[in-house]
Amino acid sequence: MSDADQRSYHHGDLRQALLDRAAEVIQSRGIEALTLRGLARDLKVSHGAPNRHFSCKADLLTAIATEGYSQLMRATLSAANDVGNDPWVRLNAMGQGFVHWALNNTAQFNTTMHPDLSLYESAELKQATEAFRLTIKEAVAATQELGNHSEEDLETLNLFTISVPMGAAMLLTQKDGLATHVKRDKLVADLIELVVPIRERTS
Amino acid sequence: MSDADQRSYHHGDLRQALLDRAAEVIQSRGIEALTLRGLARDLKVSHGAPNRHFSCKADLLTAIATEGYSQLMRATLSAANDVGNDPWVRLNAMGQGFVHWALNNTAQFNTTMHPDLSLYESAELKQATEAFRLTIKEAVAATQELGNHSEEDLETLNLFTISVPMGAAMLLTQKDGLATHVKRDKLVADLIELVVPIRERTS
DNA sequence: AATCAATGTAGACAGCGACTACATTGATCG
DNA sequence: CGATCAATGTAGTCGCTGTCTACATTGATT
Repeated sequence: MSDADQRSYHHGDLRQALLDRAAEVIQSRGIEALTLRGLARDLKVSHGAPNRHFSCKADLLTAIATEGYSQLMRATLSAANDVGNDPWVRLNAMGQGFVHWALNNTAQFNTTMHPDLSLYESAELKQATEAFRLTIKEAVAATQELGNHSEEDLETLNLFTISVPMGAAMLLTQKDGLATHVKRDKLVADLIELVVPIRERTS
Repeated sequence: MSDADQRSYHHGDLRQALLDRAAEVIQSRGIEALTLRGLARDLKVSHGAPNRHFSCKADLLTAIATEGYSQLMRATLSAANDVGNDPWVRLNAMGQGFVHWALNNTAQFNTTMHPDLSLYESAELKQATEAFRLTIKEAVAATQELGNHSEEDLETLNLFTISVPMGAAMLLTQKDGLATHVKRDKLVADLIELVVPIRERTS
């Protein structure tokens, strides 16, 4: 469908094209500067066409965030599956996978973190968010049964475990932040090691 | 000046009134719904009056964030000064103070986390941000000298230490259920204890 | 008392969100 | 096969917003 972008009266896959272009605009000019009419111009469709897929800007942002959570969950699960069955090693990989996904998809990540989203109360987004959090929570619980802060309340341990990759991704994706660090992979690995230590286990 | 809001041709302190009202609007209707003209209506001034203080919406958001970082630094330093001189205990208190400030000032906190801010490249905001981060970094360094992950790179340890309150505040301000949690103080204390443990030291 | 910089007002214009009525098309089904 | 129809795109409109300009008011300075 990617080469049917220009030809016919109908676009082919305008919805996805809008989501993709929106990510580019957010990256370069920010969420505030994102406009439905601007996207329509960029994709050479009429100014009303985007409304067939997103009734308003809030709808568009919600959809980007929903897609973002979906991608983020896939990325973290994929990272876990790459490292075997040890719950500790898996949770560590998920944390690293989180940060790497955020750094590789800053526009989507920033949109998922947009504070307005909770006001829109989208059922779709809520479901994607909860699915992701549940995935993390199960992984945290699995390590706790193996002795990861076994005395701690799971709720607290879970909050702690998610906060590190999330907070770090926030800081690292900000342009002037610590993003210019030389060895990103090492920094992320060292960081997550402080939350879910595995080096003694894998050595 | 707070009672000169209505009378004269000149407002008295329109700038601060705009900042205060903006925080209310952000809280109730979100950053996207915030408009300069809307603020002007709320404060019964002409639609162009806000431009004398904030040339555009980006300027306003930047100012809110700058004020936010300033308040956040005061809050964390104040929390540290309340607990004495032990660097561990101080850093722990700063972490808790961070989260509590964020939960008590969700509009300002969310604005400081707005991903667009880094694109605006405000020197004023950058200075406030750096001042805050330096404060934290010094506190982290002080604990490292006393054995807090002394083998770790300070950059990594600092990222870890900031990420927890930042990420937790992000999560807790969205999930409105936990923000008003009865045992909020305990949750925050337990959380920060996982980053900067002090209970063995103070018992 | 005159002056002036700061601050507020009024008007104008283009761009945007959001709605409506209308047009085109590919898929479905008799 | 050809008619039908839901999905999707177009064109027009309206009120609101950002942003600029010219003008008005006022408190402070001298």
